Amino acid sequence: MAGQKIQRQTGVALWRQIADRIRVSINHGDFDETGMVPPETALALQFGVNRHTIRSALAALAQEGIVRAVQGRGTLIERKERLSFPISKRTRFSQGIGDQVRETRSVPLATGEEAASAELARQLKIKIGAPLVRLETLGQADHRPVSRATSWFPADRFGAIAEIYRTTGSITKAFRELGVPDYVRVITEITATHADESDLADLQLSPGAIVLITQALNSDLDNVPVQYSISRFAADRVRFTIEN
Amino acid sequence: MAGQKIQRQTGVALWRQIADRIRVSINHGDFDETGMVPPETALALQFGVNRHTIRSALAALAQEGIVRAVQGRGTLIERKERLSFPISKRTRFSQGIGDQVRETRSVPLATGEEAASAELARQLKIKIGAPLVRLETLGQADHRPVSRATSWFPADRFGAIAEIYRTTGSITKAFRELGVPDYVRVITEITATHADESDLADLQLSPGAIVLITQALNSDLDNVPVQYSISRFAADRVRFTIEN
DNA sequence: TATGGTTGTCTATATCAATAGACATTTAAA
DNA sequence: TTTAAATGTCTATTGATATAGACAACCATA
Repeated sequence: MAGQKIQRQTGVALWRQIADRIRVSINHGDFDETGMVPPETALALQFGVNRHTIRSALAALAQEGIVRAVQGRGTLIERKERLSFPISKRTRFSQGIGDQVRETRSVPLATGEEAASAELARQLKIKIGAPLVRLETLGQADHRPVSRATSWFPADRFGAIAEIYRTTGSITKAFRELGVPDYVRVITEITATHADESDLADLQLSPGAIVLITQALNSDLDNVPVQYSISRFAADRVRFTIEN
Repeated sequence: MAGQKIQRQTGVALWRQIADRIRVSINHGDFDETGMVPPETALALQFGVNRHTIRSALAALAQEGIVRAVQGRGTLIERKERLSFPISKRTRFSQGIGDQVRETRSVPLATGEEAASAELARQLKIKIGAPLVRLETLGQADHRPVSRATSWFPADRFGAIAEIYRTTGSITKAFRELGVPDYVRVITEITATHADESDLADLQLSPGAIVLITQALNSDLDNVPVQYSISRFAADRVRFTIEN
């Protein structure tokens, strides 16, 4: 855990800065030899803060389920992961990370119909106000939430996609049933921001966490747009990989 | 500026949360009609905080040069930008964003020689301990720092690249002089984290800001790796675009 | 079983963040 | 010129954050 100092009077509490740093170190494998975080006194010395401040940071990580303190022994690492998420023509949620976890699942959060906004109409190359199916899903890996996505589909072709998705649990399969045997990722935009309230709830994040946001367009093999989606990933659980 | 409430007792000061939210709104164009942020009293009402807390947030944004308060008139928006940064086979710093800004520049921060670590050797397909040229650069758009990058080149082929880069200001040109007429991006990995101390200094960020990190490998047309680089972008100034 | 190392809890204090209110200063518009 | 609306500044107070020290409880090991 290299030397960057933590910063005071920045509006970000010391315990939160330290919690974030320790989380990164855990994911980086810095404590793999022992499977434990260094003793509180050692961390206090290292970060130049009081032991109580370290305890606040570790309590936050324990709340996330990342560490578990055991009196008399130390603070054990419970979980660490950052899934590698390939982005390519064939980007799909489950395929890419299938070999990194035991189980991937995609569950529906909500569905609905809405008229195409100017932005959505532009992306999907349809008229403003055209009917769309909106599908909100939660992506999970080994029962831990990884991403939440909102997708829009032209309702004239895919009016039934929400229903089919609910039964199959797969957008790829739903597309297939609706006469789209294959589809490709046309463009992906990536940004990052702080987690909002919904992110905290759905992705089980702690306040101040970072989400990576992708805005993506999928088209069928005739280059007709079939799906536009905005996905929000827990940044400390994923990395994106773009291969050319 | 939609409804997510700000959160108390999370280790992130209210003024910082609010400053981040207002920055996003500005970049999103929410206040383009007036070119001004809403009055402090209105923001205080909207966020449910005291006016002084809003003033702390606006003071932070003023420090970043994003807004400028004018007594009697209001708080003017000085600058907003989020450069779109294409990632493809032909990923280069200046080309991609050249049409979005008046001037792009890449300046050297530091150079040096070092032996290849296990990780660098694996990426560049050379032997561990082989000599490398390390080049640290700062990417600027319209005189505002956008990214800082550390690149490694095999020293046997590119021992002089730092020197040539210093005179030409372009890695592409330096490659050309060294017998590499063209090169392509093989893989790009993207992660996000909080800005560290060096980021704050080099990228002129405020504490708690987010950096997008790319780890990328470039190869020549014979598929021989020529450059491995780790770049850190100010997340509120860029978006990545991947076209397939 | 004795000991050293570790986490858990308590009290006290200092500093920062946020709230509250009042009033001054500046600007734009009536 | 007047007025309303906006930012600038000040004082006072409260609550959260961080520091400091002491000691209890617990665990692994010699």
